[in-house]
Amino acid sequence: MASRPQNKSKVKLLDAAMQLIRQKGYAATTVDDICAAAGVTKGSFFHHFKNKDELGIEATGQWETMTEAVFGAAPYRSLLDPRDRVLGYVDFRATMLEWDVQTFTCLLGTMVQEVYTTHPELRAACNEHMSNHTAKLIDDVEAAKRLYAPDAPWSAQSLAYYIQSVLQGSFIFAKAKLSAEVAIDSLGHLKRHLETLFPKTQN
Amino acid sequence: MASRPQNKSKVKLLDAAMQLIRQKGYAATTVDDICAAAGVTKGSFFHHFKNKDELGIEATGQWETMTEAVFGAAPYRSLLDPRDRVLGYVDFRATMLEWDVQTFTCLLGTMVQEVYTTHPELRAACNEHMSNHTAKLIDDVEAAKRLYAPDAPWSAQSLAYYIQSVLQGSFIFAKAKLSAEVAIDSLGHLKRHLETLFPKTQN
DNA sequence: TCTTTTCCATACCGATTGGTATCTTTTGTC
DNA sequence: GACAAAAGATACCAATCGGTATGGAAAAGA
Repeated sequence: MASRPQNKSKVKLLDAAMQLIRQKGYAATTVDDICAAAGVTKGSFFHHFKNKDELGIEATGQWETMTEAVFGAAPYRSLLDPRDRVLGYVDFRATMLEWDVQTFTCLLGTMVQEVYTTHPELRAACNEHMSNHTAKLIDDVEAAKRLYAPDAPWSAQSLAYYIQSVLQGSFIFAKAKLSAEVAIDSLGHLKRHLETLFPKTQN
Repeated sequence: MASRPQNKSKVKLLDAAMQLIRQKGYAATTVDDICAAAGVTKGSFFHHFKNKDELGIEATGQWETMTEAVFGAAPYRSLLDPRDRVLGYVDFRATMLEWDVQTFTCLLGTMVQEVYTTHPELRAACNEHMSNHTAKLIDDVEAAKRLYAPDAPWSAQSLAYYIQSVLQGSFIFAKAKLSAEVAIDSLGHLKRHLETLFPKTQN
């Protein structure tokens, strides 16, 4: 029972990194910080990662698998009407805002702001995983548009990214104010906007 | 003519800091970096600022005075209809997106993400100046609401912050993608939304 | 002009940083 | 149990970090 599951330390390092980077940012999070939080030594760290940047990149991957699990299992995902899924996504994120600020913010949005000029591969990794997350939303928006707003002048992709932008921007103000109030109100605006974009009357 | 204007070095340090922090983030921007970019030595730096954090705080102040000058002189400011001023604000920010990514992004939004847990005074400074900028927008939104949507269920303040959130979130995606395309589309969505919130027909 | 204060440059320092070298321990495999 | 490979611990290092000490030049006040 005390057998060491393989890569247990690596997972602990990645988890600690995700948590710390979201709190302090990428540059301010040191390798020693991560090792201490994970409860392992630097020997282990540099066994699993060739340097700090590689950890950062792998952390973005770990972030996507983690969030994918959360959103994939969310109840809104099983709604039949794509319009309901889009609105359900916003609602789901609104409920997440009840958590601590440090818990509902996005690792990728936080990191990419810091590193987009200095760490090209990290920026690309953040962009890729943000795009992957958005891609699933695009599918629902696309389907909802076909049903409820087929002639709208905007693309499903642009609307999905718009939704993501509202979220990311809301996180910034939640951090600035140490409160999710503004963010919750913003998601309210967003939801009303989406409801007018996809008018139910036609149904 | 060669007389030393007072605080010329201090201004150069603040300007260099604003530029570098927007590119590399706060933690990754070193005091030496700033001095080199400003063309002065550390002796001058620590004469004007007692430490790096004080520079950061003063940089947020300098940022507000700079942006206030830009937005205060913008043509949309002199429009008579508050609705036009709100829409003009969004248009104005859209035109700014034609600049380089490093030029249109926001120092405060960038900094606060990094420091909100680790540097309380810096977070407070960012929050204050973001609030000051938003306050002017709130006035116009408030006036527009009175004229065009007096019975709307949302507050002028929440809508102004919503607009700010869209902007901040758009900046994140602009950085992630090294392109303003998504941001431009998002501002398009935002403007259409505002136009429906403040219907012109009533006029 | 003399003096005081502001401003800025040089040199330096202790602490921390990411990273390495080396060695021991654990784990899977035969 | 033997053995190779993976995993992790310890000690260490060069470079860089924010910050200090100090001295001199420029500006301002008298």
